[in-house]
Amino acid sequence: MSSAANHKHTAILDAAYELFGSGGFYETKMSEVAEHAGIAKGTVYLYFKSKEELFMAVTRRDCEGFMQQLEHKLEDCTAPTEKLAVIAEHHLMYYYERKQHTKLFFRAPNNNPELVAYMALFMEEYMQAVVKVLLEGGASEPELMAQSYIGMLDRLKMDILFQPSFTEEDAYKRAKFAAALFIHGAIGSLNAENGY
Amino acid sequence: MSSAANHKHTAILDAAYELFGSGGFYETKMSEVAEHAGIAKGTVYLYFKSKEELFMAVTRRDCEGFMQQLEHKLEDCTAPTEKLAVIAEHHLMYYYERKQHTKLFFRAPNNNPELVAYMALFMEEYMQAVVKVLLEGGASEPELMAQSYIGMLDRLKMDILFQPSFTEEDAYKRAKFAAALFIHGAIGSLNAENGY
Amino acid sequence: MSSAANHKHTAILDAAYELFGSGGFYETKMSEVAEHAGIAKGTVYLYFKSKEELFMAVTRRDCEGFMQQLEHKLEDCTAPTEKLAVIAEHHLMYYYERKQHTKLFFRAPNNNPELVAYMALFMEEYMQAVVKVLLEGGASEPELMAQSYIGMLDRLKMDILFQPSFTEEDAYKRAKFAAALFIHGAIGSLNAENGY
Amino acid sequence: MSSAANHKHTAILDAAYELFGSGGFYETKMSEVAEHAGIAKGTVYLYFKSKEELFMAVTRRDCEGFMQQLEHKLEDCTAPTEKLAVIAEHHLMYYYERKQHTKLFFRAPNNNPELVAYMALFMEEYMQAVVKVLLEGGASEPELMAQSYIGMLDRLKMDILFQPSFTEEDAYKRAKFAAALFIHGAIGSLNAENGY
DNA sequence: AATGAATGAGAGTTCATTCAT
DNA sequence: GATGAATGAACTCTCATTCAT
Repeated sequence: MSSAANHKHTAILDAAYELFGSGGFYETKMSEVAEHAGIAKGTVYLYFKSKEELFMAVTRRDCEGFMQQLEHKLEDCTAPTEKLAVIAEHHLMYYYERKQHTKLFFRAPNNNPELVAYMALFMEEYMQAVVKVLLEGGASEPELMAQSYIGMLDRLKMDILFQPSFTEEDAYKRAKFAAALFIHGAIGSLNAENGY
Repeated sequence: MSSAANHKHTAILDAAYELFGSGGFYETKMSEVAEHAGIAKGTVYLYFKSKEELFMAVTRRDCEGFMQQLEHKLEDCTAPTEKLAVIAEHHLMYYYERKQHTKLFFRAPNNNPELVAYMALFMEEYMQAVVKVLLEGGASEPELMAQSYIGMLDRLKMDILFQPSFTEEDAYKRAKFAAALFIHGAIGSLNAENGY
Repeated sequence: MSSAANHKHTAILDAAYELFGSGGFYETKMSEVAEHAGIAKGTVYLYFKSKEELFMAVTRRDCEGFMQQLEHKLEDCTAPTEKLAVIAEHHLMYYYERKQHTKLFFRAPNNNPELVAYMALFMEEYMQAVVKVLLEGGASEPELMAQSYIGMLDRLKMDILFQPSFTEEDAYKRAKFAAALFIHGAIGSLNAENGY
Repeated sequence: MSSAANHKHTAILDAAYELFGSGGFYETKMSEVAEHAGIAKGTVYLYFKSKEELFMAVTRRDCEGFMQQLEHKLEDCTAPTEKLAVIAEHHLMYYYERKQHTKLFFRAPNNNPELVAYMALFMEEYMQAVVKVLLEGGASEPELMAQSYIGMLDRLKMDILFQPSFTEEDAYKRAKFAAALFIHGAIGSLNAENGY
């Protein structure tokens, strides 16, 4: 792929990421994507053979970026607890930085087996990265624990979507909170006298 | 509303729940809903003024059912830990029993402020129910803790979607796992010698 | 089918016959068909599920009309020679009367197996009708003879397409000519002294 | 035109003949023609200014080849009956040898006056070649007779298209059959006692 | 109240043609 | 001369919604 073609490929992915992310699959028109990318409608089809394939490509690039950045950050630390903190911060901050694009995962085309398969693969990969950290800590049931941790983080990130006032500060705070809660449990902050 | 009208209203909601749930908003046709409900296409519009409003009604009924059943179950127990266990079990089992309808929350119409507002309301309400339990236990930061717990449960339920082999047994197991993890934290099951 | 629906069905077929006939399959737009039929674009699809199916229906109706009229005319005569004359006249006049629609057979959608199969069926049926007449006359190789006769007629009709000045008179004359030529052969009118 | 250019011109015509012949005008893409010819899409337009003109050129070359071969074959014989036999054999064999390309004449672009005019011209030329033979035999109405003969041959060739099992043998047999039928008429093989 | 035939805006996609390189 | 990336007009078909019956 020539440099110009590569540039256009990227421009389309960027435009599609922007629009699919903020409007979802169904409410984004290919003509809008083209317009956003500064090219003609037909040109999009030179790079992606259908709307679904474009969505797949956008999703794949986003997920891969998420994983790569995470793995890179994990290389820099050693203690499992530290790693868990890094995971939490990465999860929260990644979405905080992309808060305009929260519909990418939400409003995907249904009934597209390839996409469903890819999403399952991504979830598995993410989970395994967490599992690996937990195994270093000697956890039993590491998969369920990993799922739980990811779930916590995912929910704590939700308010980014719903609260316009959500700040970067909030994101950091929640990341720390999640790591602490996950490690020590609610009992750490619950009043033991109340029956725990 | 007469009994006959009420019956039709319900039939439409049931059909729409079935179809929106399994196919998502965009891939469900109003004509299919009508057919499923055993009535004519135009009749749907006598009860719901648009596809979006129908979706809203379906969502609302489902969320209300979820909350009502939860509150009813919570009435029967007293200890906060027990209540947390009930919440976990309710969350997992509710979705297990409705595993054919997992797309209801996933593939909703975008850019519908009313729906977004309602979903936020539901999340708030669910969260407050958990908060109330946590406050009984004297938790600090009960809202973040509630969100975290719900997030754990939500992720642990995901495999219902992706693993056809997921059993009722699995659902129960995960509910117990989540409650324990939430209360005692990962440290309970992590090898303390590994640096925790 | 209600009378109104039946009327619309016919109106669409008529419009499609007109347009496919004069412009061919590819150069006829569904929107034009709708406009010609005095209805909305979407309505066409309530009666025919695709452009190809509409074309099939038009073709089928035309071919069936051709065959039915032919069989009806053949009932009225007994001698094989008379029947051959009737066939010739029917062939020429049928197309003369529909001279605006000559592209129906010519410019059909390619690669549509169903249409190809139907056309083969029609040709077979037409041929068999001629074969039947020839067998009454005791012909050997009746199928090749039938094909030949039909071919003669079909070519003699061509000028209807290309000569704007072609008259009804011409059509009758050619029908008679064809029948005579087919029965007696060229030798009847060729100068025997020239080597025949 | 340089030799290289001439070669490319021919390569395009060959590719177009192949594709128009097997797929028809509308279902053949210029990009396919280019690919088949082993050149770039844009290059086709250096040699033919539009798809229609390319189709015209293909048609013209095919028709001219048909006529030239025919005239050449006719030079070798003297008796009109022999010439008629040669014509029949040429017609059948020409299409038999090109049976993959039967859609060239069938699925031409509509509403192209130039093409329509050319086809009329070709038919006229072919007819006149037959007329010439018939006049040597002293025929009256030689034009209608020529048309009839050509029509017979054209129809007898049709099965090449529809019967995959059609053999070269069949083609020869039909050629002989057509010549005999044309000269002696059906009466030669019909049972005279049946009323002829 | 109930129907379902009719509507028509609007979507995704194709492909002949152009033109800067 | 040769290329092939880019264009954008034009197509078929869908489906939420309406309204005369």
